[in-house]
Amino acid sequence: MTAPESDFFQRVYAVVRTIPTGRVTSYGAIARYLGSAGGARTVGYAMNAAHSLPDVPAHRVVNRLGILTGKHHFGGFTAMQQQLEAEGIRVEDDQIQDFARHFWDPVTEL
DNA sequence: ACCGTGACTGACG
DNA sequence: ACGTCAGCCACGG
Repeated sequence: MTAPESDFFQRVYAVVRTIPTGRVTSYGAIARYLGSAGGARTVGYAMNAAHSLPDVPAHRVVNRLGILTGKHHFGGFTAMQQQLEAEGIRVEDDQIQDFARHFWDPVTEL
């Protein structure tokens, strides 16, 4: 409504916050859910600002290949991987194993 | 108001 | 099969 500063970002946070534990999704899936299929990059940009939101599990958001592309932005080089492994997701070589099995599509699930 | 940047994705060679 | 190129949207300066 009124002056929804970066309303797009807020919607991204809302979706990421809805990701169930032990599940992961891709930027493109969120972007598509928001109506901006080509705005996948923008979703990642939003995650960059999500660092201020403790309720936004950014570690559950990876690229469409299941690679922890944003691990460098997470504050550490292994924090994101450990966080995922802590939820039961196996990560190897910065890539999520059985990604398709852990994949959570907001358009389909939401 | 314009330009540059970025945690992406899909297509081409 | 792998590597490279271009396109896309939104925010910040």
